Amino acid sequence: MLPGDRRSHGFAPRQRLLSPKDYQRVYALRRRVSDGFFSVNFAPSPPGHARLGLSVGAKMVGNAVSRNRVKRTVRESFRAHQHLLPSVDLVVGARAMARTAHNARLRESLAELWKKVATQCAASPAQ
RNA sequence: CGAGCCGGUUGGACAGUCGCUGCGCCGCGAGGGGAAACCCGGGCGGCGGGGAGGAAAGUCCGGGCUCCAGUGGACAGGGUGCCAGGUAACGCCUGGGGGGCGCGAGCCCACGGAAAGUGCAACAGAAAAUAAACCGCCUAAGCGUCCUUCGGGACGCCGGUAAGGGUGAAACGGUGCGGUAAGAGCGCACCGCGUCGCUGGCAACAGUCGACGGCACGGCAAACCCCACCUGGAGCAAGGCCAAAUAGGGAAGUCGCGGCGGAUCGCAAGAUUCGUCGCAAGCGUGGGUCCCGCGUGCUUCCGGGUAGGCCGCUGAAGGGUUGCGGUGACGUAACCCGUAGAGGAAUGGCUGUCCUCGACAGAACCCGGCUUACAGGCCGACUCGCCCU
Repeated sequence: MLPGDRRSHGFAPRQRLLSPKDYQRVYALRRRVSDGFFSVNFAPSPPGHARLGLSVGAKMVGNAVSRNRVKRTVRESFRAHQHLLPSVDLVVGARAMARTAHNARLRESLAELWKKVATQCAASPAQ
């Protein structure tokens, strides 16, 4: 079973970025799309399917309840859109505006960002 | 009914749908073990049931647990500080005492020692602690100046005085009477205070009690300090187990390894040997040979240990009901329930319906407290005021 079809709406541990090395690898490529709520760094994924990492700091987003809310929203959106994404590792960083925005607004923002990532990867010979 | 006060409790509901997680059961199954039967089984799928808080928070105390240290103690350092009880323990809780606030229900208080010593007190004020004379009051013996109706008078110095004024957070008991030059516990009465006794109380402490003392002993100990009691250190990234790859350590074995070609033996696989090429690290007494030692390479094993994995990890000094003991905290017996265990970190997203439109806020080894944050809702006890009966 490929993670891309049957489990296209799940979110398993293999779809998470786990180690600091992975994060550094993604940041090192310096490919990024962003808006006022999030910045998304991305890099080709060695395992061959999309993976997600989160960077939600207390400095930007506030207390634990607020950080949990943002992280859950990002994961949920990734889960729903992963079938549209190429094989990339993504690191989503939350910005200060995300703290006060409604979930619906965050979801709109993330959907746009996923599209940008997909089109940039399709256009890029590096992928 | 209004106002208040104390305690407890709750912390949107329901449905559909898509996810996450660990548990149980079932199925598939990479692979592993075994002679076999069969067993184990990463992972994947399905079903079922569980899945944040009263503060999960601050990390301020107390304990459990773990490792380290430690004969016993003493000191230092730290903590606590009215008394008694509760508790595993506490800086917590309960009851009591004392002081303060409130009409009251109630609330608040680091509440041991200032006659062991050292020290501090801004500004103001004369003076801030072996008291003190700024204004004032008194005095006229002495000295000085002035006035004089020659009797004396006024002022200053000297002297007496803490009753009055003024300053201050605080000024060395209060009121009254006597007393005095004016005053003063100087004397007296009452109040207050201290010491001793008696009585009540386990005690803190209290007393309409008695005797003695004219009254001394101002404040600050969240200043040093003294006294009494408590106290080893670090923390789940504690700590324990399994354990790759690479490098390094130890032990044993081996001294060349590989390619090509030839010869001998053999049915063959292959073995022995010679030549040559490539790689290699050889050294010890000048050379050769043998032995030995060191070293290199290779093989096997061992221990430490990294990544990684597993355990610790949730049954808790657990909760509820009832009975009994206790003023109470709490204890105890029976019965019932047994309640998240993640690990870059789950406990959620979306849609719809409803209402009183939803606060503060997210477990990270576990408990007991304290403190702080918080929209509201509900229950109970009590107090004050008004009205009705």
